[in-house]
Amino acid sequence: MKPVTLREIANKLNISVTTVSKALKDYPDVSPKTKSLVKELATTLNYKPNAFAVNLRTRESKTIGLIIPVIVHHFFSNVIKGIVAQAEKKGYLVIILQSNESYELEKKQIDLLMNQRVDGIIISLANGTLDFKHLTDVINANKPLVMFDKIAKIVNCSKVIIDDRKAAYDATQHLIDIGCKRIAHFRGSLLPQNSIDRFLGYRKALSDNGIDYDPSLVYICECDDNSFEEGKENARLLMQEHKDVDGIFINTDLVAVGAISEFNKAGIKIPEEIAIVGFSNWFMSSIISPTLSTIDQPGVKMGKAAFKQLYKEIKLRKRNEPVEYQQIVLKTKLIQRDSTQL
Amino acid sequence: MKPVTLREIANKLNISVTTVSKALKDYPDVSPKTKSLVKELATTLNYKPNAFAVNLRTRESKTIGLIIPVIVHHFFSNVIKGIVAQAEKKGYLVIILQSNESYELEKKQIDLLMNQRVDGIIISLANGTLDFKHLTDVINANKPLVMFDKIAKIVNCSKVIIDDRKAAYDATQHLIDIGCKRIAHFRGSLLPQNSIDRFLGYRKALSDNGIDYDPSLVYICECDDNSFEEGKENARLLMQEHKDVDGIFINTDLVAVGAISEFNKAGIKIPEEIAIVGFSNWFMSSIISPTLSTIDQPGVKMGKAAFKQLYKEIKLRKRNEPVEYQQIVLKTKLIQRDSTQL
DNA sequence: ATTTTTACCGAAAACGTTTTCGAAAATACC
DNA sequence: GGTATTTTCGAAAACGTTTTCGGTAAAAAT
Repeated sequence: MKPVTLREIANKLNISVTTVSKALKDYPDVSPKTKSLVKELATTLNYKPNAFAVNLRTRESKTIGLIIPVIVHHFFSNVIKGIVAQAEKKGYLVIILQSNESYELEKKQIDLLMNQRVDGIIISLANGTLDFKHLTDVINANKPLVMFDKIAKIVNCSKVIIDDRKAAYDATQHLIDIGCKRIAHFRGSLLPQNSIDRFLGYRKALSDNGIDYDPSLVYICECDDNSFEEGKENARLLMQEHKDVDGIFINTDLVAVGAISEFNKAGIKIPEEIAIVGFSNWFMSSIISPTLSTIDQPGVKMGKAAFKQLYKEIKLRKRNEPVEYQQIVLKTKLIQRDSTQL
Repeated sequence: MKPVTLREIANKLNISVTTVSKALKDYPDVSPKTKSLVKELATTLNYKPNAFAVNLRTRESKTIGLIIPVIVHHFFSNVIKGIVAQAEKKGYLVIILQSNESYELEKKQIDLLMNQRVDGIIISLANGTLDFKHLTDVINANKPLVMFDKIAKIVNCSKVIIDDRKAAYDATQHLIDIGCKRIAHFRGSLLPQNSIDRFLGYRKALSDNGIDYDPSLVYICECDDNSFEEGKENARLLMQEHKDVDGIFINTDLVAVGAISEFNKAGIKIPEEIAIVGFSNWFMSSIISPTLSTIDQPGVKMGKAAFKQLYKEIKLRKRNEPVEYQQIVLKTKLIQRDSTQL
C-alpha cells in the first residue's frame, strides 16, 4: 500500500539508489542496459517520485498560488480557467484562495502561500487593499509575483491588465457618437485602480468632445456583493435626480443588467430614451433584452498571459538571470448591441 | 534572503535543533525559559516551517485536490467557494483542476494529485467518465475520496448529492398541479447520473398522476458547452413537433433561459401557453423576464459538506480508525416564480 | 550520604530525493 | 603489457523537519 520508492527499485535490481535516480532522469553516466532495466521496473511498479522529497531537495514546488477577490464571478472564473489550463501545460498546479475583498484575509493568504513555498503568486487585489507590504514582502523574498486586473501601480512587479482608461473612453465616445448629450457613469467601488481608470477615461471622452463633466452624474456604490441590486438602485436614483440623462456608461455588465431591468420596469425605452454601455462582455449581455453593448474583457486570455509571465520569471530566477517586469496590456474591444443601436 | 531554519535559531541560542523544534511545539520536556526564548526569536526572525520538510516527515500535505468538469459555471464556482472556505478554516489548501468533461484529462489529473501527495480528493465526474479504475485506485491507495454532484453510484466512497429524482419529481408535480397536461423534458446529456435521476423523477411524477409517458417529449443534447443555444434549439424543435405541449421541466436554468428567450421571440406566452421549471436556481433566473421557477441546488453548501466529509475521513485514516462512507443528501426546494404563476 | 526521581536537553535516525565527487571497471591507445 | 582514457557506478552529503531514546544534572526521597 505504501508508495514505491527509489530504494525499493534499487534493492530489487541490486544497484544503488543513485543509479536508479540517474537512470530515470537520463543522466549520461548510466549504461543503456541499466537504464532500460530501471525504467521498466519503475513503470511496472508504478513508481511516482515523492513530490515532497523532490521539492525539499530542489526547492521547487511546481505549484503556484492564486488569490482573487471572488471566485463566483464570470470574469474571475474565466481567469481561473485560463491560469489553470496554462499552468497544467507546464506541469504546474494552482492553489486558489479567495480574499473576499478583505485586506486582512489577503495578507493571511499570502502568508499561507509563502509557507507552502509556492513557486510564484498571481493576485488580483481586494478592494480594501491600501497597504502593500505583504506584496513587497513576496518580491523581496525573491518570489515572482504577477498582478492582474485589480493591481497596485506602485508595486514593482509584472502586471496583466487591460487599458481600462481607453476602454472606458471608447465606451463613452460610442455613446457620444450615437448622439448622447448627458452621460452618466455608474462607477461602482471607489478604490480599485480600474475603477479610477475607467472613470478617467469617461471624463476624458467627455472633455475631448466639449461636454461638461458633472460630478452628480457619477454614481458610486460600495456594496460589493449584490451588483445586480446596485444597478437597480442606481437606475432608480438616476430617474429621480436626472431625468435628462440620455446615456450611461456602467462599470460592469451585471450592474448594467440590473439597471436595464429597472428601466424596463419603469417603461423607459432603451436605447431611445437612455442608451447603455456595460463592461466585461458577460455572456448574459448578449442574451438579455435589449442586448447590451459592452466592452469585451478577455478573462481567459488574461489568465493565460498572467501565468506565462509568472512562468517566465520563475525560470529566469532559477537561472539567476535578471528579470524585467512587464506591463502587459491586453486589447479590449467595444461590442455594439441593441442597447446603443438607434 | 534565504528563509530561516530551525538550525539558525538553534545556533543563535546555542541549543540544539531538537530543542528548538520541541519548544515551538510546546513539548513538555523543555523548560519554560528556553521555550519563551525560542518562541521570541522565532517570531522576530519570522520563522516559517518549511512545508516540504514537514510534509516529508509527517506524510501530510495539508492540501487537497479538487477536480471539476468546468470552472466557469455558476453551480461549480459556488461549490469551489464552499470547499475553499471550509478548507481554509481547517488549515487546508485546495488545488483545483478542470477536467473539461474529458475522461482522459480526469485520469491524468488524478495522477497529478496523487503524485503531489494531496491528503484527499474531491471530484465531480466528467460526463464521459464510464470507467472508474482511476477512482478505485485512489481509494485503494488509502486516500480519502469524496464525490459530489456528478457521481458514480458503483464506486464505494462518500458522496454529496441532492436527491435529483425527488427534485425532478417535485418540479414535474408542480407543473401538473398548475394544470399542465402535456409535459416535455429537456434532459441535456444522456450519461450523467443526475441526468438519469432527474429523468426518472420526471417519469415517476407523470405515472403517479396517470399521465402517459411520451418519449418524443424528452429532448436530449450532447452539446456540452453552449447550454443557452441548446435551450433555444430545443424550444424551436418543440414548437415544430409538439404544439400541444403546455409545460416543460428543464434540466438546468441556463438551458431554460435559452428556451424562454426563444419562446419570447416566438410570441409564445409563459406561463399561459407553456409553463417552465428550471433547475439549479441560478441567480439570473430571478432576474429574467418572466422570472423562472426552479429547483434550488445549494452549491456552497455542497462544497462545504464535501470538504467536511473529506476532512473527517482524513482524520480517521490518520488514526487508523475505520471509516464508513456517507451518502449525504442535501435538501432542495422548489422556488415558484412567474414562469409557473398562472 | 546514597539512591531514586524528575526535569531538561541533544544525538541520531528517518522521510525520499538529487547531485557531487571519487573509485572501479571497461575500453582504447601506444 | 602497460598506460591513458572513457564508462559506469555508488557513497555520502544535503534539503529541514520530527521523534525516539538516552543521558546528565538537579531535585527529591530514603
